[in-house]
Amino acid sequence: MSKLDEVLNLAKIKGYFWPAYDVYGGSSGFYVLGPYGVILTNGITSLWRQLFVRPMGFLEIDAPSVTPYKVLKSSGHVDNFKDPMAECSNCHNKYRADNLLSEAGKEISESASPEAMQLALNDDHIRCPNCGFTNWVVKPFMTMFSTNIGPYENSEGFLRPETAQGIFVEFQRLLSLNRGKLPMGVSQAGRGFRNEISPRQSIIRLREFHMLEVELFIDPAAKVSVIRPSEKRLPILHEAILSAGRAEPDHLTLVEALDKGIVKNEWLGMFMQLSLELLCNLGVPVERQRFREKLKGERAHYSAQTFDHEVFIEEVGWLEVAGHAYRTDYDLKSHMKGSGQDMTVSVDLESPISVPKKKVNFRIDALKLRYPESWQGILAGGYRLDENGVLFNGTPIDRDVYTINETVEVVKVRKIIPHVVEPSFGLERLMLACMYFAYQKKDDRIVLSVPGGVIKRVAAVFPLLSKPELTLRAQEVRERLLKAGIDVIYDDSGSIGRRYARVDEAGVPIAITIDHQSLEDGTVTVRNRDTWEQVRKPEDQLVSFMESLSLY
RNA sequence: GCGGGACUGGUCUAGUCUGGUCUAGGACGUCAGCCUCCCAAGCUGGAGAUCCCGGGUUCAAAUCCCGGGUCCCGCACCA
Repeated sequence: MSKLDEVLNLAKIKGYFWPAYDVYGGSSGFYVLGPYGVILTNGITSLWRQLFVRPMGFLEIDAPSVTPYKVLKSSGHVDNFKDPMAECSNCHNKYRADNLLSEAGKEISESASPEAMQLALNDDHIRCPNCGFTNWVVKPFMTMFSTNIGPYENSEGFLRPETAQGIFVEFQRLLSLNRGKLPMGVSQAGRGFRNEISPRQSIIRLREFHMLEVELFIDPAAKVSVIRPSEKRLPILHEAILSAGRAEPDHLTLVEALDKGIVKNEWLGMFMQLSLELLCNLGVPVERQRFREKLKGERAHYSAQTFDHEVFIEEVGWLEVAGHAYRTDYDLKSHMKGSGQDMTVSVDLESPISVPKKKVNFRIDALKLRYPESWQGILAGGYRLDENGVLFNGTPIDRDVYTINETVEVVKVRKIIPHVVEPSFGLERLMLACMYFAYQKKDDRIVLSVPGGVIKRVAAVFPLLSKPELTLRAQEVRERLLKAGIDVIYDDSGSIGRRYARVDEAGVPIAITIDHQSLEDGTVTVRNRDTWEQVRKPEDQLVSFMESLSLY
């Protein structure tokens, strides 16, 4: 049994996650997060908040999943998530129809209908790369879930394929909540939906999953003073390495990566550094991590540069757990165009600049007399002003009909469309990576050594024996910890060893045991999940002791 | 979607080839009680499976046949 299988098995037995809708035969691509899965993903989410949201004062919102057609039309998703799938009618292999055509040297518009593509493929006798057959059927495959909003027919909507769009469309209000300041970070933890053709490998490819995203809006021209969470070297498999056909990443500091132009944006680099930090905190060794640059053809339609943060898992290979994308001004531009709303931001200039301005004042009566045919066109703005005077359709206009007013305008702001830098995590994959590296065997027993800081403020409380005097006292300790905001798993069944084993598998960092001595002097034993060592502590110091532990 | 394999209590599995002895056996887990002063111990008792679903063949189906579902592995797909 491979390690991954053992981890998945543990997940099944202990109820971290399992396939949903089992009683109806199941539905591929949907999973339930069980009680321990919720504890773990909550822990990961709050760690993400600690690293990616709080320190920079980013905002966090929770926007709807159901998204109107127009929003995703403007964002480009409607067109880009709809793949024309060409199926070979002989071997039934499927390909992107437009890829087949462009490989054969045939140009076809991306917006061509499936029928047109089918016709083009068959008329040109393009062969199936697999079997050589030349009969194609082309159908669109929509990888977004569509739905109707309300009872009306032309109110199509989709389940969001990313949480990001819910942030972009609220940009103006968010900016005013941020009192107009850039950079502005807005985060969102929520569900994303993608109608995958074939979901696979347990929770690695799901149709509904959890995302942790930040959209950082920046002024691309602004000087950046970026927080540097650490000076750990980033393992980067960048374009130059990839196109040279190599697979060994460069190990660069953030400064080096930026200086060499490998990472094109300082914020993007900072997020990569934070991402490395997050994964290290989840217990993934640095040497099992890398940032792989997405090449031009692999990138999403909105991206100017993307690095996938990947984790190496033996049985899977390099697994993408995050995408860090420099989205430029694509998103806001698209929504400005689509909605007709102004999403530009006025940025204060460091020092105001004076711009000399020349204004033409026409003497209307003279203009009408001199140019009876074209005066209306001239006044409508069809003229140009250069050092030689006013030109209309390239011909100088008689100087008698106008005067030039020279003024100086003081400009204090710049109008910009902010650029967006986005770190985006798949929560289920983070959980899997965390579990994979936390999974340990100790004396033939399973211990989920989830690093400190992930499962926080959770403790087990046990009476040493299931005797009333001990169980009652243990319940009191439980109450006390609950009141201090600590989640308690209480258990008095079976033997003490069995109970320790159960919480070890769940990754609960410490177990507190009440024995006879506790009844006499009010002390309890505190057992460490990883070392199984116990220390004796007074009951009333438990909370402060737990807070002092590195586990917390 | 295609090809291959699999599917029996919560988990792992015996039984399937060669239909009847299966009212489906075991182990682990789980629950209750007893015992137990620290790591899945022991004892007693209990619950838990229309054998993935639907149809067919047969006197008789977990077992054979057909269709479907889900999972795993390859291929393709992953904006």
